[in-house]
Amino acid sequence: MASVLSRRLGKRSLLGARVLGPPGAAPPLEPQAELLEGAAPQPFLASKDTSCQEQPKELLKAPGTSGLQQVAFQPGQKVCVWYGGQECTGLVERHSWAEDKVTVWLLDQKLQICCKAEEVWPAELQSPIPQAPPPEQGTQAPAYRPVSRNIDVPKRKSDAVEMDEMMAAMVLTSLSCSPVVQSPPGVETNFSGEERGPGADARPWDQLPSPGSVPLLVSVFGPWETLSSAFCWNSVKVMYKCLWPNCGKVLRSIVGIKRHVKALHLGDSVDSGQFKREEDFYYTEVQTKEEAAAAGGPAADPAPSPSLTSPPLAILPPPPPKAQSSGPDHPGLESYLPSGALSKSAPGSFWHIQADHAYQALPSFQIPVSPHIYTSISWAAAPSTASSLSPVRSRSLSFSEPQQPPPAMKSHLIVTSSPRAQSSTRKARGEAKKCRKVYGIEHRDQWCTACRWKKACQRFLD
DNA sequence: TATGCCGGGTC
DNA sequence: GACCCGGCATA
Ligand SMILES: [Zn+2]
Repeated sequence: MASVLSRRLGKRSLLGARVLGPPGAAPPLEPQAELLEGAAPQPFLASKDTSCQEQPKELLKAPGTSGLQQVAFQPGQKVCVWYGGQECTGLVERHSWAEDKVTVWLLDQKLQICCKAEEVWPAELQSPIPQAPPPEQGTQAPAYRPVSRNIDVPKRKSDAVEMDEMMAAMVLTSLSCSPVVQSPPGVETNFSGEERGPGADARPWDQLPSPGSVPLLVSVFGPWETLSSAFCWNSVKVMYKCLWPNCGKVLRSIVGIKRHVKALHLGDSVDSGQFKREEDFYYTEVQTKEEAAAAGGPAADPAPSPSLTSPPLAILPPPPPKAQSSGPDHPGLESYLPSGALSKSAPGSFWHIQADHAYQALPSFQIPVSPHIYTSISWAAAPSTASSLSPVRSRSLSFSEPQQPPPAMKSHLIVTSSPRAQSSTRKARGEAKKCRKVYGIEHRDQWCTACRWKKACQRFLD
């Protein structure tokens, strides 16, 4: 049992598992405004000090440089501005023509932001860009941006562009590395990454979404988010966070978190049947930047899935370079943890459904841990050529964790070195309790499909 | 002996 | 492909 436990733990990982808040609930990433508030040094803002001064002289020459309406905003004028992905109303504090920037006091947010004049329009007008809030001030200048502007563009772009390029590179890197990444609902891209081995056993009961068909879920959140996640690659510290609703306690050790979950949430009475090791389901690994407490990458692998805890086989073709691990949970994300995603129902019954669906060739094995958090898992049958002997079913998670020697590998080694040599293709029986044992023969209808068919259990993986 | 599941069969 | 089951290996 302990070994099973360790296997489970060994499988837990965040890498590649991206946890996203829904678009609506995403913490608004408004670098500009935040920076402005926090007075963090930034090129853009550094130059702002002077740029946002009143420069009445400019009033005469600025208008007309582009085909767009250049409105002179008067201090105190009520305007609308895109902020946080929505249209906000505010009052003009300053309008700098030199920089073409307007300092606006947002009424709703009660904060001051400095943004480009294009992004501001009089409150009585329609939004100039109704459906496209100015994204991060990056590579894409809004179409309406005056192109002949020669005052500020280069200055504050250089860094931003550099950043964007870095971000793009990182995103691409992570995409190319990660078999499956996450995406906000609605954005899915197919890609074919890792393939089932040519010799892969294509039995229906093993039929897990071949990565080729797994909808690639790409995070198209803000580059900032991606970037921050990517940065979390470096010097991250692994912590364990309690997923119990409204808890979110973070501990440094697995033991600690398990004890916490067990003691506080499960009440030590978990020892029977499927609820054994239930505490495993209620914590997740989070990675925290060593230096920064508030790392932003949303992430979590909250998946209370046995798959998570099942060992990644080392025989996967090119070991999928881990997708960028997501950073620690976004501070704000904690509050997104739904109350009840996990708690109410026993994990078993919860992903019971998921697993069965996966078994029945659901293309994507996603474990909705919450309406906002998904963990994607891709499966692949290990090519029988890869494992020297047996066509061991292998499961590749789109993420992995501090690579411990995959337990399955261990068992595999044991098998191969065993005197008996296990020459047959039969794999050693797992030690985990399977549906049959868990539910009993009388509840056969609760078994996973595989068990019902007398195939390798898909729900309780070894 | 109970369990897990491979291999093969039927529909 | 879904489903069933004989029979073997293993705990
Ligand atoms: Zn099962």
